[in-house]
Amino acid sequence: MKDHQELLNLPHKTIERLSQYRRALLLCLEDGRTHIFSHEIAKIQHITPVQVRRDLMLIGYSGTLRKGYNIRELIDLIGEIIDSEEMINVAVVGVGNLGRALIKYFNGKRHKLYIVAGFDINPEKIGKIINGIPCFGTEDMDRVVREKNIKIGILTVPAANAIESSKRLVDAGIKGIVNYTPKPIEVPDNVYLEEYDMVTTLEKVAFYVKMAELKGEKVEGGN
Amino acid sequence: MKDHQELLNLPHKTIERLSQYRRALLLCLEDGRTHIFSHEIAKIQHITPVQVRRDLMLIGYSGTLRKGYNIRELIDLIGEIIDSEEMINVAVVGVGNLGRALIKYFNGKRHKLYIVAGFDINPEKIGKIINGIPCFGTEDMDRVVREKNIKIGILTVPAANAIESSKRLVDAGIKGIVNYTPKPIEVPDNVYLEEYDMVTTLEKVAFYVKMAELKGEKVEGGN
DNA sequence: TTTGCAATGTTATTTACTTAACAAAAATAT
DNA sequence: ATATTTTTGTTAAGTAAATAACATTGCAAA
Repeated sequence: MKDHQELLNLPHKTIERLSQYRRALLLCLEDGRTHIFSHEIAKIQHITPVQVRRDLMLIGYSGTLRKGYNIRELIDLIGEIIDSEEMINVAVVGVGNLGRALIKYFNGKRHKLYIVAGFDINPEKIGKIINGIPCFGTEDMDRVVREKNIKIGILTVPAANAIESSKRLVDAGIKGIVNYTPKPIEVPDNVYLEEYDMVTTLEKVAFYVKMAELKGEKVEGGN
Repeated sequence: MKDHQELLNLPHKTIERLSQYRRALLLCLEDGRTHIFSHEIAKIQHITPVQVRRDLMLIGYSGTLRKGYNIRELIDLIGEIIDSEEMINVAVVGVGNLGRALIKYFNGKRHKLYIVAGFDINPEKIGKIINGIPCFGTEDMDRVVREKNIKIGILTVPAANAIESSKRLVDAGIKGIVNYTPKPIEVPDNVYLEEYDMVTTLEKVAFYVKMAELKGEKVEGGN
């Protein structure tokens, strides 16, 4: 298998796509297929076949010339690369609509990733089992994160609580954070941070929709 | 102001960052500030001051040398660029946890974007007002999208319904789709599509967390 | 007044990523 | 047998994005 440094040299975008390839491959496997061509994967992911082949080249996987790639093998190889050996435990901080959506959405889907705890400040939620996972008060974060060996925290609290919650996570020794609040947070270098704001995505789509409409008008006006 | 083609030539990443700059600037404005330096914006967004200045150069905004950028002016200029003249109406398809989270999260935050309708197949939701917006059955999508002049659809249905829902949106004449389901969809060229999968993000974070741990172990082992 | 400083604005360079080009291989058709 | 087709795997070229380098400006302090 590829060594540590080779894996780190993989482009970040390739890592993302590997996750997406696996998602698509798992669906194909469910359909009873055993092999798939690069152009088929490409179609699903809205990218080019070359990109797919290049990514697979980078991870050292070879297909067969007329049958394409063995789906089962490829899924396993992607797992070897992006998954950990042991389970990685995840916590959701903020068990509102978004937090609950994530819990439902993740658990049971992946072998090596599991949401094992939720945190909230709402006394009605604390102590309850919500969507199958126990909910704790944020004041217990330090203890629970250590006890359950939680490595990653997903921030789904209201923006006003983002900073405080992220600090608690960091103090509890978390290693990675996904921040879904619209408030950018700061973390030490040893914590991997990914931020995503749905408003930005929507505004971007709105921008290109607007531009397409203006273009349409202009073209029509030109005729 | 910049013309149509100039706006389209802006890098996609710049468009995203403009949205994020505005988000940050609005918070600064609430704090009563009037001016901000590029390095302050940069710090909030975890990027470099040069990047900020370059983006602002691209949109033709100039700050003052010792005071930095006028927050109010910059917010307005970003609005002129990324917002539409008239309101853009948005629909959420799938009023589950994620859909409701989005509704709460968006509405009232932006002048030019508003979620005006939800669609669901659950009879208990149809006809109700959920988080302030009316919920319709998916069979009414065509009518409602046209009546309410809805331009953008946000897909938050279960993966199994993603394809069907996206087809309905397209048939209803939608111009842009944000797909939050884990099932990639296909749309015609004239529909702008943005897909985001939370599992991919989590797996990516898990990968880099794993790599950091392996690195840590290696370093320790080397000592 | 002039020197230094801290900021902006812009061009040049570098890096990261994608796409294109094409050789090689294996199955199939001629 | 030989040519054709289809697909992979890899190197080369091209794009897009980020960073670096640096000129410029205007205020403040000496």
